[in-house]
Amino acid sequence: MEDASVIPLDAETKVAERPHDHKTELRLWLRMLTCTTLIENEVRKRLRDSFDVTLPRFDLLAQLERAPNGMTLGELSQRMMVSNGNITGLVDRLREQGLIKRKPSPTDRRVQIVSLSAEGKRVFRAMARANADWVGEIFSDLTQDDIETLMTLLAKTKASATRTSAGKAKKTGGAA
Amino acid sequence: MEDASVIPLDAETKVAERPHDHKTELRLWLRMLTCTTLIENEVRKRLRDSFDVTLPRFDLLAQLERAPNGMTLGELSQRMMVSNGNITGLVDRLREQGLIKRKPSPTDRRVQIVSLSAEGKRVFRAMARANADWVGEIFSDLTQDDIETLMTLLAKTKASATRTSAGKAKKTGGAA
DNA sequence: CGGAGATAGTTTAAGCTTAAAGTATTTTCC
DNA sequence: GGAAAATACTTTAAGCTTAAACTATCTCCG
Repeated sequence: MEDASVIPLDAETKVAERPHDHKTELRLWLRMLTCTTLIENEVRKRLRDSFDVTLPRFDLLAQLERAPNGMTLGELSQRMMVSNGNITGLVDRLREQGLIKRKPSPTDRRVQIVSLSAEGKRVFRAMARANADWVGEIFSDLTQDDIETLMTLLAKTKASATRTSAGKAKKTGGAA
Repeated sequence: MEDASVIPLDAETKVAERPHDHKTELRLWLRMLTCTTLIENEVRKRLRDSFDVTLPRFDLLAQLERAPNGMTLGELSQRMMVSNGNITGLVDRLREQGLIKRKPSPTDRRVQIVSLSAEGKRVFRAMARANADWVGEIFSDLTQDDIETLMTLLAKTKASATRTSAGKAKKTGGAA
């Protein structure tokens, strides 16, 4: 059994100053992470086995599919929540693979606009269908009520987390 | 609304065979992923800023902290749900850093047992405390009821996902 | 005993990811 | 107009991650 008394902390550290050890929050966080990793690994494996594609590439294609007019690299970076250097490499590889195309913006020479190629659309459609089936299977023990409750509580979690990290976010507001 | 009719599928693919498009499950999965990524990025950033340590290293230390007698690389790989090659590299770097130590098993010469060094214990204690505070802050908008409900539903999700992927698990799956 | 197969860990090649520094372009504002 | 700041993207170095092939050791069982 742990007992805080064995640990020689700063003299200032009083028990009274640590009324919560956030134990339930920590357990929740670990469980969320376990769940996500489990599912992610499963989906990754199936994407590889069935389509010989990686999860990041699939994710990028999925973003593009929802943007018929294409997206800039910056938008992709923001939506996928990864660094922009990451997007550069991913776009390079997907372009080599012929699944996406890329053109400079006509109005801003800094900007590159990427979109699905015809081949990319075709291939993605098959992958998206399979993916939906897999996800449906993975969540199949949950009732619609469970799903709705989870959606609500995760939205609340997201809002809480966003508020927490909001301090230094360099959001653009997004006029478009 | 999407219309399946535009897509020239195999003749065999009938609408009747696709009664569900798993839309709510997909949305749930995306929301889970967004939530997790958001929190993970925040924690990663804070670990870096405050302790100059990466998330995978922190996770490995956290596993070891719960195993006073040390763990084998295989156990670490299993608990962290990553490949064993991954663990090899992570252990190498943490050892260079002096945070963990490693010794061969006395009973099985294939096995390596890793555990926290004195320094590792000291450093991890500080990191764990800060991490708990961050996580508490990130989830601070949730009530204890919210947390309990989420725990339950995520446990259900985990069970469902595990059952789904159980088929090809190469673990003790039982005879034959 | 001794071979077949299982298990633990390492190595390798490729790809993913980040933070930080760098380049090119646009915007701001005096 | 033009300097300064902001923006969009690329590059770099380091580290993370995986799948697959490989080495060493152990276990099973004939």
